[in-house]
Amino acid sequence: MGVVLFEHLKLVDKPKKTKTGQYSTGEDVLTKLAYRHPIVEKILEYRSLTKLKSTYVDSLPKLVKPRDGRIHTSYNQAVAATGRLSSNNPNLQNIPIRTERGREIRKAFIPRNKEYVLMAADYSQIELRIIAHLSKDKAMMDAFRKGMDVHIATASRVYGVPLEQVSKDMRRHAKVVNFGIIYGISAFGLSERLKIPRREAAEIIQSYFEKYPGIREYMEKTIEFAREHGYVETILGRRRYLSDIRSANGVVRAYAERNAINAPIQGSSADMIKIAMIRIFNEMQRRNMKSKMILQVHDELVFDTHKEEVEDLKILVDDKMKNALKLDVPVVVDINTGNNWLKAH
DNA sequence: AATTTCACG
DNA sequence: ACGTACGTGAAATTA
Repeated sequence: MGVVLFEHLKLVDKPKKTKTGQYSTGEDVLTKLAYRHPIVEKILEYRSLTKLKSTYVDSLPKLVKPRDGRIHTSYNQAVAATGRLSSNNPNLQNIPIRTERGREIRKAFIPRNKEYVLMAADYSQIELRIIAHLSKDKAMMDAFRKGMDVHIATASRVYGVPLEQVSKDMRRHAKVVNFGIIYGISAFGLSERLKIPRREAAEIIQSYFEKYPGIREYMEKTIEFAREHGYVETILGRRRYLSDIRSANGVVRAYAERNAINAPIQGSSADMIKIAMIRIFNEMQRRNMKSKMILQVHDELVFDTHKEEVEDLKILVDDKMKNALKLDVPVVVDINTGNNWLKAH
């Protein structure tokens, strides 16, 4: 495809290459070329459809176990460097939800029989709450304590406008910035995602750190800690060792520094949901409940719930998830039920 | 067998 | 000038 796009159609003079020298044809690259030839959009559409068909529609039905008519995943507890679980054979942590066609696939996940419903319990903004807790930034803690929409609160501060005057675009930008913070933001990365000039992205980041000085200090201190000790750790003390944190190569070192920022946040979130899972399981056993905890998707737990247990389980899950770790900000859990996984969201 | 792409949080 | 946001797994493609 690279040969057709870049040698025959010559869509650009200097095609972007992958690290092994092949023409890059990923979604980002193609989206930027879409206006140059109508085939590009067709390729993107084809890609999205074949992805869903090959990975989910054709594959999952083959994995139904004749024994019980269900699909069973495996969870690995010792793969992800941050302490997250990972799921394989099949991966049930990446079932589609973001597109309309993808959501059709999610509807196929249903309770065991008519006496049951699916219950999904999600942490709301857990990683931002954890960074608020770890950094003790006053403004970020204040936003959560007041029960505000944190992206609107961020937009209001960064753009210097009253809460009521935050536009949709301002909130969207602030949301991307908040995510960027968790990942170890760069002006380049932010400018790519917001499709704005790098200079503007740099200004937004500067403004962000002026309004949330505690977060900047936390990030600096965390990198400093990593440099001194060679690792960072989560709230429960799980360590991630960062051998490249003192590298003389700036690119390699910057990667390690982003890991130093991200690992305590992502890892503490993993700590928290694991504690909740253990306590929920134990309590469900103690009460001889019929319902079963069936999936974990990083900040979400899914239960096959006996209809008579819905109200009790909701209260139990809400309590155990909220109180798994004591944070200095409120923890919010959204819980819904439905006759399929999509409806339970 | 390694790489690329893309699905999720 | 460099290379560029964190963590995974599966399918298709390329070498």
